[in-house]
Amino acid sequence: MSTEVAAVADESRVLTDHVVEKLEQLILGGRYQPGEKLREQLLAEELGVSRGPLREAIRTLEGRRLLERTPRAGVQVVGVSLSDLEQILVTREALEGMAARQAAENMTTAEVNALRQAVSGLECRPQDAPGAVFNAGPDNDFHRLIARGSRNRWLENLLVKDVYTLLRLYRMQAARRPDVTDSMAEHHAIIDRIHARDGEGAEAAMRAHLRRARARMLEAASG
Amino acid sequence: MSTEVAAVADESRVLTDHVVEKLEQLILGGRYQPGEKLREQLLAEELGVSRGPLREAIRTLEGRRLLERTPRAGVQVVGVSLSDLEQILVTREALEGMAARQAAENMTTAEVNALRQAVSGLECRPQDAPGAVFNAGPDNDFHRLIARGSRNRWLENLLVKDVYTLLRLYRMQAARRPDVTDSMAEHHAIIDRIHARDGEGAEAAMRAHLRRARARMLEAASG
DNA sequence: ATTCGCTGGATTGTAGACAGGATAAAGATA
DNA sequence: TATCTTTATCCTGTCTACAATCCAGCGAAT
Repeated sequence: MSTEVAAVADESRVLTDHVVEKLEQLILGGRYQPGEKLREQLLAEELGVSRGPLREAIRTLEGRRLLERTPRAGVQVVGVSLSDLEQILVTREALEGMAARQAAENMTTAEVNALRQAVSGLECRPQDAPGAVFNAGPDNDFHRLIARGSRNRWLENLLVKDVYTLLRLYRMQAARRPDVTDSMAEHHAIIDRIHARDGEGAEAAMRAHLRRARARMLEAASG
Repeated sequence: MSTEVAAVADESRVLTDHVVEKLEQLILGGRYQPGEKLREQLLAEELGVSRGPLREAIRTLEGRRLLERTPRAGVQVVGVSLSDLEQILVTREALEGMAARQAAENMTTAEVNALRQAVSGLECRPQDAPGAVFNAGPDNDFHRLIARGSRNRWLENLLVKDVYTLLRLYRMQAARRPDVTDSMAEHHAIIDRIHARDGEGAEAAMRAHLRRARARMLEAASG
Protein backbone atom coordinates (compact mmCIF):
# COMPACT_ATOMS: atom_id res chain seq x y z
CA MET A 1 0.00 0.00 0.00
CA SER A 2 1.60 3.22 -1.09
CA THR A 3 -0.18 5.29 1.46
CA GLU A 4 1.28 3.52 4.44
CA VAL A 5 2.71 5.59 7.20
CA ALA A 6 6.44 5.37 7.51
CA ALA A 7 6.95 2.32 9.66
CA VAL A 8 9.98 3.53 11.48
CA ALA A 9 9.24 6.85 13.10
CA ASP A 10 12.04 9.30 13.51
CA GLU A 11 12.63 9.70 17.20
CA SER A 12 10.67 12.07 19.35
CA ARG A 13 7.51 11.60 17.37
CA VAL A 14 4.85 9.04 17.85
CA LEU A 15 2.75 7.18 15.39
CA THR A 16 -0.22 9.47 15.80
CA ASP A 17 1.82 12.45 14.66
CA HIS A 18 2.68 10.68 11.46
CA VAL A 19 -0.92 9.73 10.94
CA VAL A 20 -1.91 13.36 11.40
CA GLU A 21 0.58 14.39 8.77
CA LYS A 22 -0.33 11.67 6.35
CA LEU A 23 -4.02 12.25 6.74
CA GLU A 24 -3.57 15.94 6.18
CA GLN A 25 -1.70 15.17 2.99
CA LEU A 26 -4.41 12.81 1.83
CA ILE A 27 -7.06 15.46 2.36
CA LEU A 28 -5.10 18.35 0.92
CA GLY A 29 -3.95 16.16 -1.91
CA GLY A 30 -7.50 15.44 -2.91
CA ARG A 31 -7.47 11.76 -2.07
CA TYR A 32 -10.44 12.48 0.15
CA GLN A 33 -12.77 15.13 -1.15
CA PRO A 34 -14.52 17.73 0.99
CA GLY A 35 -17.73 16.29 2.33
CA GLU A 36 -16.49 12.77 1.92
CA LYS A 37 -17.03 10.51 4.87
CA LEU A 38 -14.11 8.67 6.37
CA ARG A 39 -14.62 5.14 7.60
CA GLU A 40 -12.20 4.42 10.35
CA GLN A 41 -11.77 0.75 9.78
CA LEU A 42 -10.90 1.17 6.12
CA LEU A 43 -8.76 4.22 6.73
CA ALA A 44 -6.89 2.47 9.51
CA GLU A 45 -6.11 -0.44 7.23
CA GLU A 46 -5.09 1.87 4.41
CA LEU A 47 -2.70 3.71 6.69
CA GLY A 48 -1.48 0.51 8.27
CA VAL A 49 -2.29 1.54 11.81
CA SER A 50 -4.85 0.55 14.36
CA ARG A 51 -7.89 2.52 15.35
CA GLY A 52 -6.31 4.08 18.40
CA PRO A 53 -3.74 6.36 16.81
CA LEU A 54 -6.09 7.02 13.91
CA ARG A 55 -8.84 8.27 16.17
CA GLU A 56 -6.38 10.46 18.01
CA ALA A 57 -5.17 11.90 14.73
CA ILE A 58 -8.74 12.58 13.71
CA ARG A 59 -9.28 14.50 16.93
CA THR A 60 -6.25 16.60 16.17
CA LEU A 61 -7.44 17.44 12.67
CA GLU A 62 -10.86 18.19 14.07
CA GLY A 63 -9.19 20.80 16.22
CA ARG A 64 -7.70 22.32 13.11
CA ARG A 65 -11.12 22.26 11.54
CA LEU A 66 -10.06 20.10 8.68
CA LEU A 67 -12.41 17.34 9.74
CA GLU A 68 -15.91 17.56 11.04
CA ARG A 69 -17.62 15.03 13.22
CA THR A 70 -21.26 14.18 13.43
CA PRO A 71 -21.57 12.19 16.64
CA ARG A 72 -22.24 8.56 15.89
CA ALA A 73 -22.39 9.19 12.20
CA GLY A 74 -18.70 9.55 11.46
CA VAL A 75 -16.24 12.17 10.39
CA GLN A 76 -16.04 13.91 7.09
CA VAL A 77 -13.73 16.31 5.35
CA VAL A 78 -14.97 19.84 5.80
CA GLY A 79 -16.37 21.74 2.90
CA VAL A 80 -15.30 25.35 2.74
CA SER A 81 -18.25 27.41 1.64
CA LEU A 82 -17.95 30.87 0.21
CA SER A 83 -19.08 32.32 3.51
CA ASP A 84 -16.48 30.24 5.31
CA LEU A 85 -13.81 31.44 2.93
CA GLU A 86 -14.70 35.03 3.59
CA GLN A 87 -14.62 34.56 7.35
CA ILE A 88 -11.33 32.74 7.20
CA LEU A 89 -9.80 35.48 5.09
CA VAL A 90 -10.99 38.12 7.53
CA THR A 91 -9.46 36.18 10.40
CA ARG A 92 -6.31 35.88 8.40
CA GLU A 93 -6.18 39.61 7.86
CA ALA A 94 -6.32 40.19 11.60
CA LEU A 95 -3.67 37.63 12.44
CA GLU A 96 -1.30 38.32 9.62
CA GLY A 97 -1.54 42.07 10.00
CA MET A 98 -0.38 41.69 13.55
CA ALA A 99 2.27 39.23 12.45
CA ALA A 100 3.64 41.79 10.03
CA ARG A 101 3.70 44.36 12.80
CA GLN A 102 5.62 42.08 15.10
CA ALA A 103 7.88 40.94 12.31
CA ALA A 104 8.87 44.55 11.76
CA GLU A 105 9.90 44.67 15.38
CA ASN A 106 11.53 41.29 15.74
CA MET A 107 12.87 40.01 12.44
CA THR A 108 16.61 39.89 11.99
CA THR A 109 18.16 41.61 9.03
CA ALA A 110 19.08 38.24 7.61
CA GLU A 111 15.47 37.19 7.74
CA VAL A 112 14.37 40.32 5.94
CA ASN A 113 16.84 39.55 3.21
CA ALA A 114 15.55 36.01 2.94
CA LEU A 115 12.10 37.49 2.67
CA ARG A 116 13.12 39.64 -0.26
CA GLN A 117 14.66 36.67 -1.97
CA ALA A 118 11.50 34.69 -1.47
CA VAL A 119 9.25 37.21 -3.15
CA SER A 120 11.68 37.70 -5.94
CA GLY A 121 10.97 34.05 -6.45
CA LEU A 122 14.09 33.65 -8.50
CA GLU A 123 15.13 30.36 -7.00
CA CYS A 124 13.99 27.83 -9.58
CA ARG A 125 11.66 26.01 -7.25
CA PRO A 126 11.29 22.37 -8.25
CA GLN A 127 7.58 21.68 -8.58
CA ASP A 128 8.19 17.97 -8.90
CA ALA A 129 7.86 16.95 -5.26
CA PRO A 130 5.18 14.33 -4.64
CA GLY A 131 2.90 16.73 -2.83
CA ALA A 132 2.77 19.37 -5.52
CA VAL A 133 -0.39 20.74 -4.04
CA PHE A 134 1.60 21.53 -0.96
CA ASN A 135 4.18 23.82 -2.38
CA ALA A 136 1.87 26.69 -2.95
CA GLY A 137 4.68 28.69 -4.45
CA PRO A 138 6.68 31.70 -3.41
CA ASP A 139 3.59 33.50 -2.16
CA ASN A 140 3.23 30.89 0.52
CA ASP A 141 6.83 31.24 1.56
CA PHE A 142 6.40 34.97 1.92
CA HIS A 143 3.56 34.64 4.38
CA ARG A 144 5.17 31.82 6.28
CA LEU A 145 8.38 33.74 6.73
CA ILE A 146 6.51 36.68 8.15
CA ALA A 147 4.54 34.47 10.51
CA ARG A 148 7.82 32.99 11.65
CA GLY A 149 9.43 36.39 11.93
CA SER A 150 6.78 37.63 14.31
CA ARG A 151 8.47 35.61 17.06
CA ASN A 152 5.00 34.90 18.34
CA ARG A 153 4.36 31.20 18.42
CA TRP A 154 0.63 31.64 18.86
CA LEU A 155 0.30 33.85 15.85
CA GLU A 156 2.52 31.53 13.88
CA ASN A 157 0.70 28.39 14.89
CA LEU A 158 -2.73 29.79 14.24
CA LEU A 159 -1.69 31.03 10.83
CA VAL A 160 0.35 28.10 9.63
CA LYS A 161 -1.50 25.20 11.23
CA ASP A 162 -5.05 26.48 10.97
CA VAL A 163 -5.55 29.26 8.48
CA TYR A 164 -3.16 28.39 5.71
CA THR A 165 -4.21 24.78 5.75
CA LEU A 166 -7.85 25.70 5.34
CA LEU A 167 -7.00 28.04 2.49
CA ARG A 168 -5.11 25.26 0.77
CA LEU A 169 -8.12 23.07 1.21
CA TYR A 170 -10.29 25.69 -0.38
CA ARG A 171 -7.98 26.02 -3.33
CA MET A 172 -8.03 22.26 -3.68
CA GLN A 173 -11.77 22.21 -3.47
CA ALA A 174 -12.11 24.96 -6.06
CA ALA A 175 -9.47 23.29 -8.19
CA ARG A 176 -7.85 26.66 -8.39
CA ARG A 177 -4.15 27.22 -8.50
CA PRO A 178 -2.99 29.78 -5.99
CA ASP A 179 -3.48 32.94 -7.97
CA VAL A 180 -0.08 34.25 -8.77
CA THR A 181 -1.50 37.64 -9.55
CA ASP A 182 1.40 39.97 -9.43
CA SER A 183 1.09 41.19 -5.90
CA MET A 184 4.83 41.51 -6.05
CA ALA A 185 4.62 45.25 -5.70
CA GLU A 186 2.45 44.93 -2.61
CA HIS A 187 4.80 42.35 -1.17
CA HIS A 188 7.74 44.64 -1.62
CA ALA A 189 5.87 47.49 -0.01
CA ILE A 190 5.32 45.30 3.05
CA ILE A 191 8.93 44.26 3.17
CA ASP A 192 10.01 47.87 2.95
CA ARG A 193 7.99 48.67 6.02
CA ILE A 194 9.39 45.71 7.86
CA HIS A 195 12.87 46.69 6.83
CA ALA A 196 12.24 50.20 8.09
CA ARG A 197 11.10 48.69 11.40
CA ASP A 198 7.78 50.42 10.93
CA GLY A 199 5.36 48.10 12.66
CA GLU A 200 2.35 50.33 12.20
CA GLY A 201 3.01 50.68 8.49
CA ALA A 202 3.80 47.02 8.04
CA GLU A 203 0.50 46.00 9.56
CA ALA A 204 -1.39 48.52 7.46
CA ALA A 205 0.33 47.41 4.29
CA MET A 206 -0.25 43.75 5.02
CA ARG A 207 -3.89 44.29 5.78
CA ALA A 208 -4.40 46.34 2.65
CA HIS A 209 -2.70 43.59 0.69
CA LEU A 210 -4.87 40.91 2.22
CA ARG A 211 -8.04 42.94 1.72
CA ARG A 212 -7.27 43.22 -1.97
CA ALA A 213 -6.39 39.55 -2.16
CA ARG A 214 -9.65 38.70 -0.41
CA ALA A 215 -11.65 40.79 -2.82
CA ARG A 216 -9.94 39.07 -5.73
CA MET A 217 -10.58 35.61 -4.34
CA LEU A 218 -14.20 36.23 -3.51
CA GLU A 219 -14.83 37.84 -6.86
CA ALA A 220 -13.18 34.99 -8.68
CA ALA A 221 -15.18 32.52 -6.63
CA SER A 222 -18.61 34.03 -7.08
CA GLY A 223 -18.27 35.82 -10.40
CA MET B 1 -15.80 9.64 42.91
CA SER B 2 -16.99 13.19 42.62
CA THR B 3 -15.06 13.93 39.49
CA GLU B 4 -16.75 11.32 37.39
CA VAL B 5 -17.95 12.29 33.98
CA ALA B 6 -21.68 12.41 33.67
CA ALA B 7 -22.63 8.87 32.92
CA VAL B 8 -25.56 9.68 30.74
CA ALA B 9 -24.42 11.95 27.98
CA ASP B 10 -26.85 14.44 26.63
CA GLU B 11 -27.53 13.43 23.09
CA SER B 12 -25.37 14.38 20.15
CA ARG B 13 -22.19 14.30 22.13
CA VAL B 14 -19.82 11.49 22.69
CA LEU B 15 -17.95 10.49 25.78
CA THR B 16 -14.73 12.10 24.68
CA ASP B 17 -16.40 15.51 24.49
CA HIS B 18 -17.45 15.22 28.09
CA VAL B 19 -13.98 14.16 29.07
CA VAL B 20 -12.58 17.20 27.29
CA GLU B 21 -14.91 19.45 29.20
CA LYS B 22 -14.30 17.80 32.54
CA LEU B 23 -10.56 17.77 32.06
CA GLU B 24 -10.58 21.42 31.12
CA GLN B 25 -12.47 22.16 34.30
CA LEU B 26 -10.03 20.18 36.38
CA ILE B 27 -7.12 22.10 34.92
CA LEU B 28 -8.71 25.53 35.05
CA GLY B 29 -10.05 24.74 38.49
CA GLY B 30 -6.57 24.11 39.77
CA ARG B 31 -7.03 20.42 40.45
CA TYR B 32 -4.04 19.88 38.20
CA GLN B 33 -1.40 22.56 38.44
CA PRO B 34 0.62 23.90 35.52
CA GLY B 35 3.62 21.70 34.96
CA GLU B 36 1.99 18.77 36.66
CA LYS B 37 2.22 15.48 34.84
CA LEU B 38 -0.92 13.55 34.08
CA ARG B 39 -0.85 9.78 34.41
CA GLU B 40 -3.42 8.37 32.08
CA GLN B 41 -4.27 5.28 34.03
CA LEU B 42 -5.01 7.20 37.19
CA LEU B 43 -6.80 9.98 35.37
CA ALA B 44 -8.91 7.49 33.47
CA GLU B 45 -9.99 5.85 36.68
CA GLU B 46 -10.68 9.17 38.31
CA LEU B 47 -12.86 10.20 35.41
CA GLY B 48 -14.46 6.80 35.20
CA VAL B 49 -13.57 6.18 31.57
CA SER B 50 -11.10 4.01 29.76
CA ARG B 51 -7.85 5.15 28.28
CA GLY B 52 -9.22 5.42 24.75
CA PRO B 53 -11.53 8.39 25.12
CA LEU B 54 -9.14 9.96 27.59
CA ARG B 55 -6.30 9.92 25.14
CA GLU B 56 -8.53 11.46 22.51
CA ALA B 57 -9.54 14.19 24.92
CA ILE B 58 -5.90 14.84 25.68
CA ARG B 59 -5.22 15.28 21.98
CA THR B 60 -7.99 17.82 21.76
CA LEU B 61 -6.66 19.83 24.68
CA GLU B 62 -3.22 19.59 23.19
CA GLY B 63 -4.60 21.33 20.13
CA ARG B 64 -5.88 24.08 22.36
CA ARG B 65 -2.44 24.28 23.92
CA LEU B 66 -3.70 23.53 27.37
CA LEU B 67 -1.68 20.35 27.54
CA GLU B 68 1.81 19.66 26.35
CA ARG B 69 3.20 16.31 25.35
CA THR B 70 6.71 15.03 25.62
CA PRO B 71 6.72 11.94 23.42
CA ARG B 72 6.94 8.79 25.54
CA ALA B 73 7.26 10.76 28.73
CA GLY B 74 3.70 11.90 29.19
CA VAL B 75 1.57 14.99 29.07
CA GLN B 76 1.58 17.88 31.45
CA VAL B 77 -0.43 21.01 32.02
CA VAL B 78 1.20 23.92 30.25
CA GLY B 79 2.80 26.68 32.19
CA VAL B 80 2.13 30.15 30.86
CA SER B 81 5.30 32.16 31.12
CA LEU B 82 5.39 35.91 31.05
CA SER B 83 6.61 35.83 27.47
CA ASP B 84 3.75 33.49 26.60
CA LEU B 85 1.27 35.79 28.24
CA GLU B 86 2.52 38.73 26.24
CA GLN B 87 2.32 36.83 22.97
CA ILE B 88 -1.15 35.58 23.74
CA LEU B 89 -2.33 39.06 24.58
CA VAL B 90 -0.93 40.39 21.33
CA THR B 91 -2.71 37.66 19.42
CA ARG B 92 -5.83 38.49 21.30
CA GLU B 93 -5.56 42.12 20.34
CA ALA B 94 -5.44 41.17 16.68
CA LEU B 95 -8.37 38.79 16.85
CA GLU B 96 -10.59 40.75 19.12
CA GLY B 97 -9.96 44.01 17.31
CA MET B 98 -11.23 42.39 14.16
CA ALA B 99 -14.10 40.86 16.08
CA ALA B 100 -15.15 44.29 17.27
CA ARG B 101 -15.01 45.57 13.72
CA GLN B 102 -17.19 42.77 12.47
CA ALA B 103 -19.50 43.06 15.44
CA ALA B 104 -20.10 46.67 14.50
CA GLU B 105 -21.18 45.46 11.10
CA ASN B 106 -23.16 42.41 12.06
CA MET B 107 -24.56 42.66 15.56
CA THR B 108 -28.26 43.12 15.95
CA THR B 109 -29.57 46.00 17.97
CA ALA B 110 -30.82 43.58 20.57
CA GLU B 111 -27.33 42.17 20.93
CA VAL B 112 -25.88 45.64 21.38
CA ASN B 113 -28.37 46.24 24.16
CA ALA B 114 -27.44 42.98 25.81
CA LEU B 115 -23.85 44.10 25.56
CA ARG B 116 -24.58 47.31 27.39
CA GLN B 117 -26.36 45.42 30.10
CA ALA B 118 -23.44 43.08 30.46
CA VAL B 119 -20.90 45.83 31.06
CA SER B 120 -23.21 47.62 33.43
CA GLY B 121 -22.77 44.40 35.35
CA LEU B 122 -25.84 45.16 37.40
CA GLU B 123 -27.25 41.68 37.27
CA CYS B 124 -26.31 40.24 40.63
CA ARG B 125 -24.22 37.44 39.24
CA PRO B 126 -24.16 34.47 41.59
CA GLN B 127 -20.54 33.62 42.22
CA ASP B 128 -21.50 30.44 43.96
CA ALA B 129 -21.44 28.02 41.06
CA PRO B 130 -19.08 25.08 41.56
CA GLY B 131 -16.63 26.30 38.99
CA ALA B 132 -16.19 29.77 40.38
CA VAL B 133 -12.96 30.15 38.54
CA PHE B 134 -14.94 29.85 35.35
CA ASN B 135 -17.24 32.76 35.74
CA ALA B 136 -14.64 35.35 35.18
CA GLY B 137 -17.17 38.07 35.71
CA PRO B 138 -18.90 40.61 33.53
CA ASP B 139 -15.70 41.46 31.72
CA ASN B 140 -15.64 37.99 30.30
CA ASP B 141 -19.22 38.28 29.13
CA PHE B 142 -18.43 41.49 27.34
CA HIS B 143 -15.69 39.95 25.29
CA ARG B 144 -17.62 36.79 24.62
CA LEU B 145 -20.61 38.69 23.35
CA ILE B 146 -18.48 40.64 20.94
CA ALA B 147 -16.81 37.49 19.70
CA ARG B 148 -20.24 36.03 19.16
CA GLY B 149 -21.50 39.19 17.53
CA SER B 150 -18.79 39.12 14.90
CA ARG B 151 -20.72 36.38 13.14
CA ASN B 152 -17.39 34.87 12.32
CA ARG B 153 -17.13 31.40 13.72
CA TRP B 154 -13.40 31.25 13.19
CA LEU B 155 -12.76 34.40 15.11
CA GLU B 156 -15.16 33.28 17.79
CA ASN B 157 -13.71 29.83 18.12
CA LEU B 158 -10.13 31.01 18.24
CA LEU B 159 -10.97 33.57 20.88
CA VAL B 160 -13.26 31.55 23.08
CA LYS B 161 -11.77 28.10 22.78
CA ASP B 162 -8.10 29.00 22.59
CA VAL B 163 -7.27 32.47 23.80
CA TYR B 164 -9.68 33.01 26.65
CA THR B 165 -8.99 29.57 28.05
CA LEU B 166 -5.28 30.21 28.16
CA LEU B 167 -5.84 33.55 29.83
CA ARG B 168 -7.97 31.88 32.46
CA LEU B 169 -5.20 29.38 33.01
CA TYR B 170 -2.74 32.19 33.47
CA ARG B 171 -4.96 33.89 36.01
CA MET B 172 -5.31 30.58 37.82
CA GLN B 173 -1.57 30.07 37.74
CA ALA B 174 -0.89 33.56 39.02
CA ALA B 175 -3.65 33.17 41.59
CA ARG B 176 -4.86 36.52 40.39
CA ARG B 177 -8.49 37.48 40.22
CA PRO B 178 -9.42 38.92 36.85
CA ASP B 179 -8.57 42.52 37.44
CA VAL B 180 -11.78 44.39 37.60
CA THR B 181 -9.99 47.62 37.00
CA ASP B 182 -12.61 50.04 35.94
CA SER B 183 -12.30 49.68 32.23
CA MET B 184 -15.99 50.43 32.17
CA ALA B 185 -15.41 53.69 30.39
CA GLU B 186 -13.37 51.97 27.70
CA HIS B 187 -15.99 49.30 27.34
CA HIS B 188 -18.67 51.88 26.81
CA ALA B 189 -16.55 53.64 24.23
CA ILE B 190 -16.29 50.41 22.30
CA ILE B 191 -20.00 49.77 22.50
CA ASP B 192 -20.68 53.27 21.29
CA ARG B 193 -18.66 52.60 18.18
CA ILE B 194 -20.41 49.31 17.62
CA HIS B 195 -23.75 50.96 18.11
CA ALA B 196 -22.77 53.61 15.59
CA ARG B 197 -21.85 50.81 13.16
CA ASP B 198 -18.38 52.25 13.00
CA GLY B 199 -16.26 49.21 12.35
CA GLU B 200 -13.02 51.10 11.97
CA GLY B 201 -13.57 52.95 15.22
CA ALA B 202 -14.72 49.85 17.07
CA GLU B 203 -11.58 47.99 16.13
CA ALA B 204 -9.39 50.92 17.11
CA ALA B 205 -11.15 51.33 20.43
CA MET B 206 -10.97 47.63 21.20
CA ARG B 207 -7.30 47.47 20.37
CA ALA B 208 -6.53 50.50 22.46
CA HIS B 209 -8.46 48.92 25.30
CA LEU B 210 -6.61 45.65 24.98
CA ARG B 211 -3.25 47.38 24.71
CA ARG B 212 -3.90 49.15 27.97
CA ALA B 213 -5.14 45.97 29.59
CA ARG B 214 -2.02 44.18 28.37
CA ALA B 215 0.22 46.83 29.81
CA ARG B 216 -1.59 46.58 33.12
CA MET B 217 -1.33 42.81 33.24
CA LEU B 218 2.32 42.68 32.28
CA GLU B 219 3.18 45.38 34.74
CA ALA B 220 1.27 43.68 37.52
CA ALA B 221 2.96 40.40 36.66
CA SER B 222 6.55 41.61 36.55
CA GLY B 223 6.46 44.61 38.88
C1' DA C 1 -48.68 5.20 1.06
C1' DT C 2 -47.27 5.42 5.71
C1' DT C 3 -45.60 3.30 9.72
C1' DC C 4 -43.43 -0.15 12.22
C1' DG C 5 -39.84 -3.26 13.19
C1' DC C 6 -35.82 -5.80 11.83
C1' DT C 7 -31.21 -6.32 10.33
C1' DG C 8 -26.59 -5.20 8.76
C1' DG C 9 -22.93 -2.08 9.10
C1' DA C 10 -20.43 1.49 11.37
C1' DT C 11 -19.18 4.08 15.20
C1' DT C 12 -18.09 4.16 20.01
C1' DG C 13 -16.32 2.44 24.31
C1' DT C 14 -13.89 -1.18 27.03
C1' DA C 15 -10.55 -4.57 28.46
C1' DG C 16 -6.27 -6.83 28.32
C1' DA C 17 -1.71 -7.44 26.70
C1' DC C 18 2.94 -6.25 25.55
C1' DA C 19 7.22 -3.86 23.86
C1' DG C 20 10.12 -0.12 24.70
C1' DG C 21 11.46 4.03 26.73
C1' DA C 22 11.67 6.96 30.94
C1' DT C 23 11.98 7.54 35.75
C1' DA C 24 13.36 6.47 40.21
C1' DA C 25 15.63 3.56 43.46
C1' DA C 26 19.56 0.79 44.73
C1' DG C 27 24.24 -0.11 44.49
C1' DA C 28 29.14 0.94 43.36
C1' DT C 29 33.00 3.97 43.15
C1' DA C 30 35.87 7.96 44.28
C1' DT D 1 29.44 12.00 51.53
C1' DA D 2 28.74 12.80 46.81
C1' DT D 3 28.42 11.21 42.14
C1' DC D 4 28.06 7.77 38.65
C1' DT D 5 26.10 3.39 37.15
C1' DT D 6 22.99 -0.25 37.10
C1' DT D 7 18.72 -2.16 37.93
C1' DA D 8 13.86 -2.32 38.73
C1' DT D 9 9.59 -0.30 38.09
C1' DC D 10 6.35 2.36 36.02
C1' DC D 11 4.13 4.39 32.22
C1' DT D 12 3.31 5.33 27.56
C1' DG D 13 2.18 3.88 22.93
C1' DT D 14 0.15 0.52 20.27
C1' DC D 15 -2.49 -3.54 18.96
C1' DT D 16 -6.20 -6.98 19.11
C1' DA D 17 -10.56 -8.37 20.35
C1' DC D 18 -15.16 -7.76 21.87
C1' DA D 19 -19.49 -5.59 23.59
C1' DA D 20 -22.72 -1.91 23.03
C1' DT D 21 -25.08 1.55 20.59
C1' DC D 22 -26.78 4.03 16.88
C1' DC D 23 -28.24 4.77 12.08
C1' DA D 24 -29.91 3.70 7.54
C1' DG D 25 -32.16 0.93 4.58
C1' DC D 26 -35.34 -2.68 3.65
C1' DG D 27 -39.44 -5.18 3.94
C1' DA D 28 -43.90 -6.16 5.88
C1' DA D 29 -48.24 -4.92 7.80
C1' DT D 30 -51.98 -1.74 8.41
